[in-house]
Amino acid sequence: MQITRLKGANYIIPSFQYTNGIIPYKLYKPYQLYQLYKLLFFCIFAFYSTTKNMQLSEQERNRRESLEELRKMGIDPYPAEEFKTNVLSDEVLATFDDEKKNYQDVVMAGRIMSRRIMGKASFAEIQDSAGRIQIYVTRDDICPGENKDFYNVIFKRHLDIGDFIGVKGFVFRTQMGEITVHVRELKILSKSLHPLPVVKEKEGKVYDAFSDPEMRYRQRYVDLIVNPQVKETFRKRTMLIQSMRELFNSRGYLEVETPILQPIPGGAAARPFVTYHNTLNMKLYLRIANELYLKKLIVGGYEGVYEFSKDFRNEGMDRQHNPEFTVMEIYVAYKDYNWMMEFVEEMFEKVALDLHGKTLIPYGDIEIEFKKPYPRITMLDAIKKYSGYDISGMSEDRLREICDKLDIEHDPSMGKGKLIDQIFKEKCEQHFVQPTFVTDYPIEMSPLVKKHRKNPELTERFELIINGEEMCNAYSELNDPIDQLERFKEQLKLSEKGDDEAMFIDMDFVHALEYGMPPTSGLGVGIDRLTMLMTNQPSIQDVLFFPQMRPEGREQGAGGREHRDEFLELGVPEEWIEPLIALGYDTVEKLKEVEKPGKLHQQMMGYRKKNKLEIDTVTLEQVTEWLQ
RNA sequence: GAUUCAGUAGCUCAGUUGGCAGAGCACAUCCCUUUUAAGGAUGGGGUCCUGGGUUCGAGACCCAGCUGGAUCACCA
Repeated sequence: MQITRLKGANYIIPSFQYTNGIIPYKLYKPYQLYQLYKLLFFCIFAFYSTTKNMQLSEQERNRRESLEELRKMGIDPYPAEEFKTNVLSDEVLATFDDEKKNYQDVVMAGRIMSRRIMGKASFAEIQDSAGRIQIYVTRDDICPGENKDFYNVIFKRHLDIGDFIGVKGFVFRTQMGEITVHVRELKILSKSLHPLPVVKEKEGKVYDAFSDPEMRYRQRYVDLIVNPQVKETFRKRTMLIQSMRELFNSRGYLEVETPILQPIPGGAAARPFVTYHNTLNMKLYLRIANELYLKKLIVGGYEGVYEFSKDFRNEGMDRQHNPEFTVMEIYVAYKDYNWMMEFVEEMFEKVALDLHGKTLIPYGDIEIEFKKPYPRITMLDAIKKYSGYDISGMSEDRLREICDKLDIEHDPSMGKGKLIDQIFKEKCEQHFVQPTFVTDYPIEMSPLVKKHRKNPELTERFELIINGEEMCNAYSELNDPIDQLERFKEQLKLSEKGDDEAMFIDMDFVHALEYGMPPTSGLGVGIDRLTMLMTNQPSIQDVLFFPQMRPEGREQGAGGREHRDEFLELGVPEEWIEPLIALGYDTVEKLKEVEKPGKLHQQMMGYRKKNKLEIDTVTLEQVTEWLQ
């Protein structure tokens, strides 16, 4: 065997000829290689698409046939060039005037969402990014000449609900009073091969809504197409973030980015995701909070820094929790938690006004008033009020007794802080429906917070509770490096006790504090939960485009793919392998279990007919041979 | 992780004591020049989530599994 390298050739791949024991290698330049690979991928795709074709429903086959027909008629169903529109549907619907006769030359584009064909004239609705508008198409307008194929064949037969089209024409009002675009020219912009759910609406009542949560979350694009209110929810989510960003920027605070891959997952109490870096040969964690990094930037001298950050926590999933979620954290130098409470009031009021134009927002069966100021209550007062016990200064053992009396679960791994937290969550939290600041948390559950200026057992921390849920968490940040190290050590003891959410010690953070951090107040806001509240959505999945879901467990004939060669060895034509798998014979063994060749043969022919496959038939003799 | 409910046509859903797999919309064919979820007529379309079991017979009953929802636990 011999390989010669020719001048100018960069890559060597073998050609499949064999002569005299020498394998001649043909030499290709990169561009030629690219062409070859393109061909290879095309073949794989073609094979994939034909095999896929066999499992299509009738409606999907119809659309693929239409696609081919369009191509045969010289129409590109996926044209490349720009289609320049000059107006969106909502503007036309809002400002069309019968007297003024405006919009006499509109160009619009969108997806066909409904169609009613009546002889030479048709009505359809197209949906663009702003909404839906009716269009009116007549045969003689879009086919000015003798040939009426564009209307009779292309528009009536080969266009479907879901296709993107572009139209040029003028706006008028039908006899029924609906503002409509009279189409003079129509262009196909993109053919849709999969039928959409058809949702219909009359006088606010929705028929046949696409409502299965599993399908809505897995195929969010379909959800967005057919459920316009979903689009609006996500638009509000973006507005909410913009509204907050505006406030921060107007104060001169700097938006920053900090690492998601962290060697120490610090700044919160939660179980992290673990990953691995090959070059560094070490574990890295996906961040559970960005607090410590942002405070390092305050040490660095910025007045205020903030970040909208994706955090990752390896905990349970339900309608309030997704493994990845968004938090906004902001740190401002020379401020304390009292200042921060006022800042939060201002921020929430602004967000409510920017999104709704008012501060009283409906949520489920209740209404929430975001007008500032919000009431404040200390945690110990809250517990006294709702449980009847004054727990200030109590020992851990006394707290356990209280928990028993109140019928609250606890275990030995829980320290004083967690016990108090537990009592609060069980007995108090649900009572705070309207925005309420709960302040002055016990020191044991707040390792990053400055001690209270009046009571060393407490800290200068608050949470904003709305509808029984924590929306914000903020402190006067601890900036005493010696105290900070002690608190971390306490956390370490908790972790040895079995609390797997207790914090790690980040020595670099302590080191940063040793250089000196100005007095600082920090705040974290759960953006997903705030969005739920502000858009009146019951679950976090409704405010995340792509919530985490279990992968679908379809095996997709995986066994069959591996056993493809065995089928070939048996003499089964390649094009018949997929149909056999579809019929349930995904291994050669299963095939051989068939007792009567006639039965199998009939099944195969039946499948071919039913699915209108254009592949060669096999004879009963062939089938008999396979089974022997 | 526990409990519970659900999974039937492209979509929304019926399906009686266990007895031929159904409706509306969508789709196809034909008729019709302005319909307001739905103009008229006719027709095609199913792995009843998967795998076992009971039975002469299972979409339905039993067991196991998959996926999702709800509630609880953990967490924000």
